[in-house]
Amino acid sequence: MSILPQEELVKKWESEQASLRQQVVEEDTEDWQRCPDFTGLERVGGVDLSFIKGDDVNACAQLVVLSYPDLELLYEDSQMVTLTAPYISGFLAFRETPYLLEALQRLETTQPSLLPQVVLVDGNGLFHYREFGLACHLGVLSGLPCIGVAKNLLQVQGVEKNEKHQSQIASLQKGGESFPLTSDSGKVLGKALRSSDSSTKPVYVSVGHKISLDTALRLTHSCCRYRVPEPIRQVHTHTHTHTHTHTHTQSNTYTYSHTHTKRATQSPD
DNA sequence: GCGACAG
DNA sequence: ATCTTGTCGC
Repeated sequence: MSILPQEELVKKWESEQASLRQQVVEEDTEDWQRCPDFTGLERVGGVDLSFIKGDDVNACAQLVVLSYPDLELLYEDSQMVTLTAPYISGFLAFRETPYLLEALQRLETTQPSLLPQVVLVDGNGLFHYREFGLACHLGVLSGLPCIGVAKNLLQVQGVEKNEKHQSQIASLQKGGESFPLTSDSGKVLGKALRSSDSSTKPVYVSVGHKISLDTALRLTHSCCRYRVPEPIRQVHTHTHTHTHTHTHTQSNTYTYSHTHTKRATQSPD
């Protein structure tokens, strides 16, 4: 095994991003995406990795699938993993994607009928230095429609967190209102969305894969009960439980009946 | 040296 | 990402 210096690693990752970037589909590809009320959409996924305070190597990889439009938990999977790649801004996908993919593949193998029709990803999609953030990366590698939802603004391609930006935020009067994040070359890379009436701080939505920005924005808003859309919010919620109650080697998957009764489909001891 | 830095 | 209880307000 050879360990590359970070500079070489970044070069290698940049070229890999440039290659995969060509496979991103920035338009709607599914029938439900064309419907005003998303008729045909029944399952929305959320993915995330979470950590414990002093440990940035061991993490909990989480996948949840919620019903749509009720946003009730249908499935969850948590798996303790050991990360290999460092976190470098702009290259988050190389750190997280392998484990998020594994979770999706476990679901595809065991309960393919529960696969999400779209995945909300904690991070950016096209709103990225090279227009290929985590949501694009996961989308291309999984083939699933993905939406990037970031909680903090990444200052890229001329988009700045300056007074103009702050005043645009202040101009958002109610949930669902948004303004574009435009690069200095004139492309709309994403939108800042006021996700609910009660939250002032927007979330930053961008295309991941196989969905248009307008559709991504509409769907994200329709998944918001609070500031953070439910698929991502619930992934966080369930992650904390498992991170502290299970051994660092198990995978735990649960399927939920329609009467909210939880039953284990797999519980390795 | 200073600021930026998704998660 | 994580550090974290109380607190102010509807």
